[in-house]
Amino acid sequence: MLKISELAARTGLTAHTIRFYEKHDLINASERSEAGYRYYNEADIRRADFVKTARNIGFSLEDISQLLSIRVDKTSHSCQEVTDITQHKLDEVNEKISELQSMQNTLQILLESCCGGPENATHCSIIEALDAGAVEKNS
Amino acid sequence: MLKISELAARTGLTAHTIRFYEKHDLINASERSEAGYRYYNEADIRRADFVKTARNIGFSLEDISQLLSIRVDKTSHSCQEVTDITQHKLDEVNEKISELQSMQNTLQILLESCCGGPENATHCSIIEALDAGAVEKNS
DNA sequence: ATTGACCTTAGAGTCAACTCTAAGCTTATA
DNA sequence: TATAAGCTTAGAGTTGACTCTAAGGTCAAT
Repeated sequence: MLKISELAARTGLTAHTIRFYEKHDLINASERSEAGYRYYNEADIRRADFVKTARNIGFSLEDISQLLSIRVDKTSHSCQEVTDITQHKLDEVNEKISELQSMQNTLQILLESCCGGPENATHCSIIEALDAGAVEKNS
Repeated sequence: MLKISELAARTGLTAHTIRFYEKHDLINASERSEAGYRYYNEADIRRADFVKTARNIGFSLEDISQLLSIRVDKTSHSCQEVTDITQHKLDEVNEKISELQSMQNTLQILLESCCGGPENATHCSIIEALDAGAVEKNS
C-alpha cells in the first residue's frame, strides 16, 4: 500500500495532480486510513500507471476516461472502440503536425530573407513581409 | 474609414476579437464618432492586417506586440531583434513538432498492433500495451 | 513532548486567446 | 417614424490540465 506521495514518486505525477485525477475519476484510492489518508493498492497503482502512460502518449483526460471504462470491463467493449479512440487521436495529431509544419516553413523562409544583423530594421524583410501580408494563410 | 464590422470583414477577425486586441494594444481606432463608434483609417487597417498576418503564421499576441513596437519605430530596432523573435518561435514550433511526431509514432504502432475488430477487448493489444507501460515516454 | 514532514479539504488561481452577455445607445433603411 | 441592424462598455465565461492556498489534522523520529 502506497501513500499519495509514494504513488506520486512512482508515477512521476504530483500529489496535487493525483487528487485532481481522482476528482475526474481517473485514479482512486481503494482504502483510506481512519484519518482519511489515501492508500493505494496494487490495482490502484496499475491503474495510475495506465493513466500516466496514456497521458505520456498524449491522450486527453477525456480519452483516458473512455479507455479506462473499456479497461475495467473489457468483455463489454470491442477492439474497434479502442482503435476508434486511438485513430481519432492520431488524426488530431496529424492535423496539428501539418499546421505546425506550415508555420515552420513560413518561419524558415522569413529567417532566410532577413540579414539578422545589427543594422536598424528600416528595411527588415521580415517586417516588410508581414506588412505586405505576403504570407499564405497557415492551416 | 472603416467601421469595426467592416474591418472585421476585411481582416477575417470578429469585432469582438478586434476589441480584444485593442485592449491588448495591438490594434486601435485613430478616430471615434461622437457616439463613440470606432473608425479605422488606412494606417490602422494596415496595422490590423499586419497583426492578422502575424497571427496566421502562429506568432503569439506577445510576440506580435514586440513586432509592432519594432514596426512603429524601425530605426530604434535592429534586424537581429526581429530574427531573434522569429527564431525563437521557430524553435518552439520545432519542439512541438518533435513531440507530436513522437506521439504520432506511438499511436501508429498501437494501431498496427490491434485488430480493431468487433470482438471484445479482452485481449486488445492497445489496452495491453498501455497496461504494460510498454511505451517510451514522449518528449 | 516536540518538531517537521506529510496529509486532508474546498475552492480559487493560472495560462492563452478568445467568446459571449447584458443593457443600452446610434444609425441606416423603408 | 419605426424598426432592425449595428455599435458601446464592463465584465464574466470558456477550454484543458493543472497548480496552488489556507487552515488544520496526523505521523514518525528524536
